[in-house]
Amino acid sequence: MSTNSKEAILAAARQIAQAHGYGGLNFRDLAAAVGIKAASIYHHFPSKADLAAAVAKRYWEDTAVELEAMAAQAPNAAAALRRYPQAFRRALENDNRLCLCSFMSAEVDDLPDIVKAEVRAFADVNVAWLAKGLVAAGIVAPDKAEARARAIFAAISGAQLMARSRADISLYDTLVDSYRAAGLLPA
Amino acid sequence: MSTNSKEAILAAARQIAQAHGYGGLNFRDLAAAVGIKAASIYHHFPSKADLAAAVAKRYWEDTAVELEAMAAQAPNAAAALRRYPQAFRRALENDNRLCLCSFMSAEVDDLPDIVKAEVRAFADVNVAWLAKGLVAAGIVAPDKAEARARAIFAAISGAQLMARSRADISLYDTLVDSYRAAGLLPA
DNA sequence: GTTTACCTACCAAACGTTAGGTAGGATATA
DNA sequence: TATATCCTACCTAACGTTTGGTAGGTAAAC
Repeated sequence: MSTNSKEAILAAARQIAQAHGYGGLNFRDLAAAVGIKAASIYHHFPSKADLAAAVAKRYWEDTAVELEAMAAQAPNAAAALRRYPQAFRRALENDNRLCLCSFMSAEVDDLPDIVKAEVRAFADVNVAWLAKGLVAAGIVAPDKAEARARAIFAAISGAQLMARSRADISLYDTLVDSYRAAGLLPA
Repeated sequence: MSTNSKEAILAAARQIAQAHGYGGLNFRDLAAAVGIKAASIYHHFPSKADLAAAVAKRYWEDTAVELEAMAAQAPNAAAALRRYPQAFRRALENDNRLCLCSFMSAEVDDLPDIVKAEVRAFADVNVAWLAKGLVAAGIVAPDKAEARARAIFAAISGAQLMARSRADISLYDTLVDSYRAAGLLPA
């Protein structure tokens, strides 16, 4: 289970952090979830800050891959955009979890700098993907694409946060529908 | 400083929780901010859960008063709605803080039930005020008001969260402008 | 003389982290 | 082939610190 343990730690830490945040992530519970002892985590990661940074980095890397696959599979840019809310829906489907980086965004004041950088990278990945799609679909002019992309990202994050607080995934769907009806998202 | 101390604890706890969340709120730092000893807080609040519930309750009560004042001062319902984003802007102006209940919404899994109830009440207050204003301004039909109100609340929460993570209040303003341009918020 | 508003002095549990050790596999030397 | 050396992947046990919370005291106000 050599390299496998490192991956298992990364995966378990992500799940915990998506439910309890950086502050709520602790080595004993994490180790128990993996099936090892807390001290053994230090064989793979030098500190909690490094662990969290690795988790956040892997998180946006996975998201980038997922978004690219979504764009590739959709018949056109507009169709890909229409499926964007599904990416955020999955966290809620996964035991009412929150986007890792939404949680960590709330915790910025207590985050080590290396973690903060990865959290920002996640937002950048999403905004860049959205902006590209908005332009390709001809929904907004290139010079207004990034602003609209940020608005969509922020609104979707807020919808996920609100739905999670009520543990009601149908509320997320309703909010997304409202965004579409109001014209924020392409219908 | 009899009843004054209780108020001072409430106010300081709110400030701390808006920056560090429920988990990041601790009795020693809180006491230091008030100028008393940690054990003395127990004279005013029986437990951390009760303290946090009192803070969250006071938070939505203050918000309700503030929103009512905003509605009363504005010339009409549409004008009041237009000023809604200002309420959330103030947290960012106050040392880049987050809405107390947005932070606690992220922490739901670790929140005592009495705190959770007050966090939900905050959302209810906002949604009810927005829905009433949307109907009064003739922006949406009464049966669609609550859905739109929730969408506005969620989107504004997300904008505040994103702006805070970048410590950039102008980003909040830009996001609000984008919501207006897209048609989510009344221009 | 009881209540109010605080204090000092603790406690047990949980935190991130470190020290030191062990079992097993790979590699190198004799 | 046998043995010495090193690395990997974990372990137990403890470190100092911080956490929410408790017990009991003091001094003033009513």
